[in-house]
Amino acid sequence: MRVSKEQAAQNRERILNAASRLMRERGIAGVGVDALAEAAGMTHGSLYSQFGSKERLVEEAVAHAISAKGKELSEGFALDDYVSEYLSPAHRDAPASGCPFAALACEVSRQSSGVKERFTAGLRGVIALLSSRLPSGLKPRQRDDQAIVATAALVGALVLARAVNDPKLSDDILRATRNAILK
Amino acid sequence: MRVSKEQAAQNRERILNAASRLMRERGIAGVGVDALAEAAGMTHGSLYSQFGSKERLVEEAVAHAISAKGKELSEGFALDDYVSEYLSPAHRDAPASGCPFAALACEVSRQSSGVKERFTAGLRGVIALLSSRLPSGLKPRQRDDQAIVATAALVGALVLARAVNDPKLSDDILRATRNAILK
DNA sequence: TGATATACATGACGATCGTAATGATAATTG
DNA sequence: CAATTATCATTACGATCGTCATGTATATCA
Repeated sequence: MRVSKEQAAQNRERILNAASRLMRERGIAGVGVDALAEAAGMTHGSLYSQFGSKERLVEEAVAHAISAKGKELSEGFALDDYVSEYLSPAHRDAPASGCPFAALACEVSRQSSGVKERFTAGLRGVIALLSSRLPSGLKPRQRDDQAIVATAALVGALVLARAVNDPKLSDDILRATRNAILK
Repeated sequence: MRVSKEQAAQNRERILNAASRLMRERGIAGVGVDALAEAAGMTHGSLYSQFGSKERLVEEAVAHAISAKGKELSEGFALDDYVSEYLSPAHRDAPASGCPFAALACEVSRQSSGVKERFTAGLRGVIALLSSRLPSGLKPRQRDDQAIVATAALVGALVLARAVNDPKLSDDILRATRNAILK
């Protein structure tokens, strides 16, 4: 059967939404194509007529997750609020709708260069965004470096806080990193 | 057949070495039991008579990787040298023999509580070790917090540097974070 | 309006996954 | 020395993996 152009675009959006959520939740290697298809309300064969391979779908889903998060963010935001929210227990406990960098970074290093490309572009965007919010007294180079370090600390803290079993240690990781970044 | 007690212990060591390397390289969900068995020079069935399940093997392998890294480290070391080595391109490019926290953190958050337990214990050890090397002028609480932040930044920077496609950005992440930590 | 292109369903393929039953051998133990 | 026990090989199971060939219906466009 065939569907209207807008219907198809809508379906595609739904597929990518479901895929990006599932991948953040279970990992890229942790979800199969049928799980992805089922979450999107389709059969796994149908995904292949659109994406051709899982790798292609992963590329699109990663890009989708990053750009969706970017849209949430690009509208005005206060740096301090962003850091506090990023390192909140709520964010830690909701990886499926959380930061794609923290959820996928480890696996992206083992993915195709196409996936890495999208990831790199997205990360560069975040760094630039953070850099633009830093005090303008610094040289651009210093601002970029600070933005990079802040990003690394944010991602590292979130990743560790999620991996850890002890709630107290997990909270401590979030709190200590938040205090350090907010200086 | 059966093997002497020391022979068996030796084999077990070999299995865990191979498993911990492969998991860091391809991810926990990225290696099957036959790949693990083959890397250890056995058949996959043999692993099951020893470990019973993949999950059990993962637990042991994670603990093994962490304690092996701990032994490399526990002998005297200078904090600055450690940071420089950790954030070196060489470490970035050799995940199989590198830091287990950076390689496995993302996946550990989706593993059984047994795996998380080992991970948590190991992480606590590293934090305590780093904390003990910080200037003694600070209160213990402050030292611990600093150690946590440094660990988060180290892991985050390494993970991002590995995921990124552009060599220059990757090097920048390592360099900027190194400079920031060494203050 | 008729031809074509596209979105999805169906179903099957070989490969690989984790698991387990069975068996052989030899180290250990009494 | 005999009985036991632990290690590893062999082999096969069902489930799931990624992929793809085929079919069908309809939106699009000449």
